[in-house]
This record gives sequence, C-alpha cells and structure tokens, in this order.
Amino acid sequence: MPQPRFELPPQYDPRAVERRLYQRWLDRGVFTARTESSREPYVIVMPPPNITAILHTGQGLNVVIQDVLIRFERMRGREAEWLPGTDHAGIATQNVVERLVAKEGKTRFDLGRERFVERVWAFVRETGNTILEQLKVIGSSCDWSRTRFTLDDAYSRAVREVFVRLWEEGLIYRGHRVIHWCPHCLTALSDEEAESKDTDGKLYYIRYPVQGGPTPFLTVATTRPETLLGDTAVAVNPKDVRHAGFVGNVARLPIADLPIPIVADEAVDPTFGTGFVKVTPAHDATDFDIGLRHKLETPLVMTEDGRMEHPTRVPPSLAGLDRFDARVQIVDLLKELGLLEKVEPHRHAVRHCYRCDTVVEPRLSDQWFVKMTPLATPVLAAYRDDRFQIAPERWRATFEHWMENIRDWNISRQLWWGHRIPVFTCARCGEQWADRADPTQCRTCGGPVVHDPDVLDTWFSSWLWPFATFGWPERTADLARFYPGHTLVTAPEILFFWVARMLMSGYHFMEGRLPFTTVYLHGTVRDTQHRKMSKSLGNGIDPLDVVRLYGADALRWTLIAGSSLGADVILDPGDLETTFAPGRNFANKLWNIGRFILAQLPERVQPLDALDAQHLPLVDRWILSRAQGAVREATASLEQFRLDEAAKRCFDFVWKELADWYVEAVKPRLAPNSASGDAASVAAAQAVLTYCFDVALRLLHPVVPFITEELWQKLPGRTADELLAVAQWPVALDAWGDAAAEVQFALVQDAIAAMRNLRAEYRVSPKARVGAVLTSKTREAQRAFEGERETIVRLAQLQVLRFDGRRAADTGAYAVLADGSEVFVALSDAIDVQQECRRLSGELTRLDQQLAGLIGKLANQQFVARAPAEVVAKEREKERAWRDQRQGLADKLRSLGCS
RNA sequence: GGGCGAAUAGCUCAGCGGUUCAGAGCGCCUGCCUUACACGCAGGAAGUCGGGGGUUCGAAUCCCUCUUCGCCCACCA
Repeated sequence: MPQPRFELPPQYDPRAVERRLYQRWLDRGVFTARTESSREPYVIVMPPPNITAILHTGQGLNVVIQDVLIRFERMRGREAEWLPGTDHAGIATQNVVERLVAKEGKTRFDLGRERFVERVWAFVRETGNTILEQLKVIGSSCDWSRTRFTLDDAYSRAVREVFVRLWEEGLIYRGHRVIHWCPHCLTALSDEEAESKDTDGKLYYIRYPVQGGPTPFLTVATTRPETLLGDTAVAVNPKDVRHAGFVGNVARLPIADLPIPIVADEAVDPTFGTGFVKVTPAHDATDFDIGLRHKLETPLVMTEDGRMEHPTRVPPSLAGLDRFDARVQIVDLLKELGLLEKVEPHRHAVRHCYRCDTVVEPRLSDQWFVKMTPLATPVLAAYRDDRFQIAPERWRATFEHWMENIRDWNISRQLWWGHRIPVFTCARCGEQWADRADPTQCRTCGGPVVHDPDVLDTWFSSWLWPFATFGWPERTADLARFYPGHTLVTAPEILFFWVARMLMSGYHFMEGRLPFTTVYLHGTVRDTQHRKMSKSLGNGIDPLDVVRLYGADALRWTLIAGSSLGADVILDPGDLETTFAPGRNFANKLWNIGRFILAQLPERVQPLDALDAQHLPLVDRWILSRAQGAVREATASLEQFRLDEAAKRCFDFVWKELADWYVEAVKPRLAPNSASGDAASVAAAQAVLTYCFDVALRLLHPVVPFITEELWQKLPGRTADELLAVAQWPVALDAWGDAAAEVQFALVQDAIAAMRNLRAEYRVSPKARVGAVLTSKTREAQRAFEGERETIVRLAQLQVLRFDGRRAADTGAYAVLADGSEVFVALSDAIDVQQECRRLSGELTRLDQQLAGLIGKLANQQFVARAPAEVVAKEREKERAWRDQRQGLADKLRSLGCS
C-alpha cells in the first residue's frame, strides 16, 4: 500500500493557513506590479475608504469583487495593478477628532487651527491604517507598495495644481448664493452632500396683514415658519388672477413688524398652498433668485450654528434660540396674534447632511465654485460614443440625466482638515489669484497677502485618484504605465460624488484619456428586511467576525456567489450560520476532495497530453470534456463581470461532477489490488484527477484564494516557490472536448439514478446488493453501459448487472430511461406487486399526459408551419422517445399482470 | 412630480436573444458514520414564476395595466 504523500486533517481550518499564505504572497511580492514589465497592464484603483474607517460588509463586497477581477487578470498574464489607499475625508475625520476634543471639554476653536490640525494628524497616524490591515485579512491582493493617502505631499501637489489650472482656465469662480449649510459641521456642502429625505412635516398657513389690498390679510403657506423673520417680500404668480390685485401693495411681516412688498414672479406655483409665497432670499435658493429679480434685501436671520439672530428682525424673546425651538415659539406667537390660519400635515423632502444627518439650512454665503458644464460635456459625448461603459447598463439614463443637468460644484468647506484653498488676496490692492506656492506678498503691488481660510471639498482631491496616485503632475513612469486604468468597482451611491467627477478630471487633465473603460456598480448589502446595513441600525455584520468563525474564503464565497451583477446582497445578521456555512462547507468539500486525490497520487503524474483519448474509459473522457466546459464558461462569465455565474459553474464542476461522479467512479480503479487497476488505467486516472483538480483550483482561486492556494501547492510536481496566485489561467483544450462522451455518460448517470431511485422507493438497505438488468435502446447506450459496467455496479450497489434482457425468474421494479432504455432491479424480497402496479401506472399516466400535449402540438398546423424546422424536428424526436418509454411501461404493466 | 429596479419553492436568489427552464443553496421528509468529507452521501416532497389583459404556433421570459416594496432625481415654498 503506497504511503499517502500528506497527512491532512479531515476538516479544513482556515486559521491555520490564511495568515501564513497571505504573508507568503507578500514576501514573494506577487501583488506588486512592475513598472518595467512588458506585460499588458490591468489597473483597478480602489475607492479609498475614509482614513478613520473600519471595515464593514459593504466595503467587503466592494473589495472582494475587485480582488476577484484583479486575481483573474493577474493569472491571465496581465501586469495587474490594484492601487489601495485612503481618503482624508474632511468632514468625517474632523468630526471624529472634534468629538475626542469635546470629551476633554474643549472645542477646536479652543485649540486653534494649527494645534487642532496637528491633533488630527496624530489621530490619523495612530489609527489610520486599520482598514488597510483589515483588507489583508480578507485576502485583498492590493499593491501595497503603492498605497496612497489623499493628503500625501505628492498628492497634495496634484490637488493644488488642478485648482490653479482650473483657476487659470476661468473655471473656478466666487459665487454669492444660497448654498446648503450644515449648522452642526459648520460648513457649506455641495448639492450631492445634502441628501434629501422624505419627511412628514407640517404646512403652516400664516396670515400677513395687507395695507390697502383687496382684503385685510393674505395667507402664505410655509414649512419653515421661523424663516419668516427673514422675509423681504410676498410673491404671487403674475398669471394668478385671484391675487392680481395684491401686487404692488405692501404686506406687514408679523412679529418682525416690517413692511414688505407684494411682487409678481414666475417662480411661484399658483397651485401650491394659497398661491402666496413668503420670500426669504437669504435662506432659500428660489427666494434668492426672486430677490435678485426684484432687488430685495437679503437679511440673514440665523447664525452659522442655526440660532435666530438679527439686530432688528429677531425680537429679543427669540434671539439665540435654536431654529427648531424658534419654530415652535413663532407658531405660538402667531397663534396668539390670531395670524395662524391652519396647520396641515405635509410630506416633503428635507435635506440632511450626509455626514452628521443634521437638517441642512439653506444659507446665503460666498463660496468657491467649479463650472461643470465644460467638464461634463465631453465626457457625456464619450459615453454616448461607447468609450466607456457602465455596468449594469440600466444606470445609463440616471448618469446621462445628471450629466446633462449638472450644476456648478461648491468646493469650499469651512473646515480645517483638508487641502487649504490656494487663493490669495492682497490686503492692499485687492489683487486675488491662485498660486502653486505660498506667496508672502502681493504679486502686483507687493502688499501683504491673506490666504483663503477654507479647505477644499474632500471629493476635490479624490476625483484625481486615477492619476494623482501615480505621480501626476510629474511625468512618472508609473503614470505612463498605469494610466488609463480599466475597471472601476464601486457602489452606485458615489456615482456622482466620485465616479462622474473622475471621468471629468481624467478627460480634462489627461488629454482626453478617460481613467477607465468600465464602471462596475455593485449592489448594496442589506439585512433580511432589506434595510441597508449600518452602524446606527445595529444590523451590520462585522466581516472580521465572519473570517474568525468561517474563514475568509467563506465570507468571499457568500458575497460573490450571492450577488448577480449589480443586484443587492441580502445577508442575515441574526443568522451567520445560515448565511456563511455554505461557503465554509464548500471550502471543506474542496479540502476533502484534495485530501482524497492527494492521497492517491505518486510523486510524478503523467501530464494530460501523455494520455490517449482513444483508450480512455468513457468516464475519463466525460470529466475531461466537462472540465473544458467549466474553463470556457467560467472564463466567459468573468469577462462579463458575472462573478456569481463563474463561481457557481466551478462549484458544480468540482462538487457535482468531479467529486460526486468522477471520484466515485474511479475509486475501484485506484484501489490497491483491484482487478481493474492495471498500471495504465491507474496512471490515467491519476493524471485525469490531477488535471481536473488543478484546473478547478485555478478557476476558483480568484473567489476563494486561500484554500485553493493551500491545496494547489501540494499537487505533485509543484516546486517550493510556485504560487497559484501567479499561476496561469487555464485555457479550454479543444482536443479534450467530447460531446459524444457527454451524451453517453449522461445515459450512465441516468441509469444509475433510476436504480438508486428504485432502491429507495422500495426501501432496500444501502448495504444490500441487488441484481439488475439494463436493456439498451440504442447501440450507443449499449456501448456506454458496457463500458462503464463497473461504475454502474459500484454506484448502484449491485450484486450483478446483466445486459441480456433475461429476467424471467425474478420479481423486481422497472424504470424506463429518457432514451427508452429499460432498467430492471431484482427485488424479490421487497417487491410488492400491487405497489409496483400503482407506481408504474402512475408513471404511465404522467407520460400519457405529456405525450398527449406533445401530439397536440405536432398536430397543430400553425406550429409545424411557423416554428423553426429545428424545433419541430426536436419535438418529433421527443415524441418518438416518449412513445418508446410508454411502450416499455405498458409492457411491464402487462407482464406484471396489473389490471 | 419624474426615472429606475425588484416581485420565481418556507428563506436567499439564478433563469428573462421564446419552444426538456420550472432551477441552485439553505430549510424540510426518508434512508445511510459506504475507509476524502455527517461542514458528508443517496433518494424525495415542495412553486397556477405578484394580479389582470394582450402579442404569438408557443411567454417567468415580449407589450400594456394594476398592486406591493426599494432606490435615484426634482427650487412647489
């Protein structure tokens, strides 16, 4: 008896291998792309997580998809560059540190700008790389040698260069307008950063006294009564005949007790509310526009942190009140004054800060904007020209609509953590310019300069990620090699924040070369109630918990196999076992297939091309052909970003085909002292097993890299320094495709299944060996059955298998196969003629029904005339086979003497 | 107010260039510790493919409509 080459435990333990293998990959530098390589590059830049983030399942999904793609292309021989890094995340990070400072009873203003920023840096240095370390735990094959941070010196130079260039091109301007303001974060936000949420609010109908109008009062409707203190007009639609008489009159603003004009303006929707609109130019974007048209004052009646304040308009009783408290007070006051007509429930969209969820306050201020139309236009054209694709395609309309209606981008943030806006203003002559360096005096008059205090929107740095990470604006070798990239994998939430802007910056600054060819938008990870997983809901799953309990491969398997292109992934945080056990079980299955195969193999195994197909048993030709199919289909699926399809195809090949059929069929050949185990046959079986398992491991490696690497290295002929991570992706070998073998072996499987079914039906003990007779319908079937006689005997647990059709002496059970071949299993002890009659007539009835339908179809002239000839021929063939089956069943029934 | 997506076995999902497509995993039922694996093996039950209408020889699969969820966009305060 040969000594097994390995002693492996029967259960796969991920903890024993993952850390070691990851280190091995790192040590061998297989994730590091070589600038000087002559291979065709394949580049993915990772969406940089926030520097303070810890890994959550959504990022897990994002990262695993990228890892599958990058590992696939790496094995296909591309110079694979997956660039990782982190984002300084201005608002989010500043908020985190402000909370820390608050615990010491201080604010950032107590520390001052310089010390506060230093404090943030210290925090970032201390905790900043947590998430990158976590990415390693789940197997991410990133090029860590090129890790970037959006506040690195080199990266900051790129940001500044971009700002200055845009300034010089006249695409950056100072805008005086109503923007989204977060009273908690104390900064302006872009349109994208102010998320609208449908909210149940109230619509307040408020009476304003009118001097000399048609009626003593007019009534406005508003959802934000507190802003009335900032009203400078009441407006009606010029076409609104109901209210035409009011235009030109003066209303009396309640509480503030000021006269305000009544004006006519197109922006008013006469069908909403009463048709009268209060106009608050400093706290509403539409009202600001109305104000411009009518030359209205623009008083701000709130502080930056959302408290009521104005020297004349806000009465002392309300001054300093939070806007929502003020709302209550003002409504009470109006009630007392008899000016509150009614209050209605009203559902409407309310903007919230995407970082702290505070209700955003529209606020008039001065901010820096980027003109977006010139940047968006060529990208939109390129998209329509198919120069890049968004997968899934259904995002097209959304993307195009946004690009067509793009609005200028507010890029200034009133924060301290971030890239300082490089705009300088002369205190003496007022000269203002953007500078690549920090000037000490005015470039025209030599006067003292003031540096703009604000920082740039975080996204103003991350939109440069595909080229700033490779050294732009320097003309580096890396930039030449790895720009443009190929696939961008991300969640749809940041399509506008990030993806669209990267396309624009790439086009604009890289001579019209777009940063990638495919944008892959994956789904969102949700719980079983379809709620997004989030910290605040407490419905998250910690990927590291999953790794600890089930292994990284199990996590990856569930995420990949569980999500088709762009679809959401539903996971059950309350039942990790159900959610992740399938992946763990699959890994364990692979492990045990490997354990069995490895135990059968000698030091040297013949290569596939040493085998002669002519002399191989049917089952060998079958599995080799199936292997080619698996290679072809898995590869095609990966190329189409159908990672789930690829994973499932490999799963079926290795479990349903290789393990359940081939391994079981081949066991007797491999058994020591087996009659059928002649040397050539054993060697062939070993070669086939080795080849098929090798192929399976390669195909599965992108999805489950750890267990496949671990097993692959143990295959015969592997040298110590070979790694699956950089092994060659399999190619389908036409020579081993064998359609006939697939058809023939399917008959064998059919026969075995029928026998097993009959045994189970009659409760024959699995240990009992029975006799069986197979009567072939066709010569092809006969060859298949005879060739795989031993397989049938073994897998159907037979005592004896005859093909001669003589079975007169035995009682037993019958079945007819799809091709009309007949199966008889001798069950003299167990058989119950009554039961058999019932069973067979049931079969017959079912078959008759099917047949009747089919005959009807073929009798239909329309079908025969209009359906493709192929289809009709197929149906005719089917009819013939079913008639044969029917005949067989009828014969059995007669021979059993059933009534 | 627009636009998009989803509704298929108890659960999570494939299938959607029309004609063995009614599937997988989990769960369930019956047997099995068959010397790779009980995280396993063999067998089985289970869905009028959300409702209605239409096109067609033929529809989970195309068209229309309704219902229920979810998402995105939008200056009706």
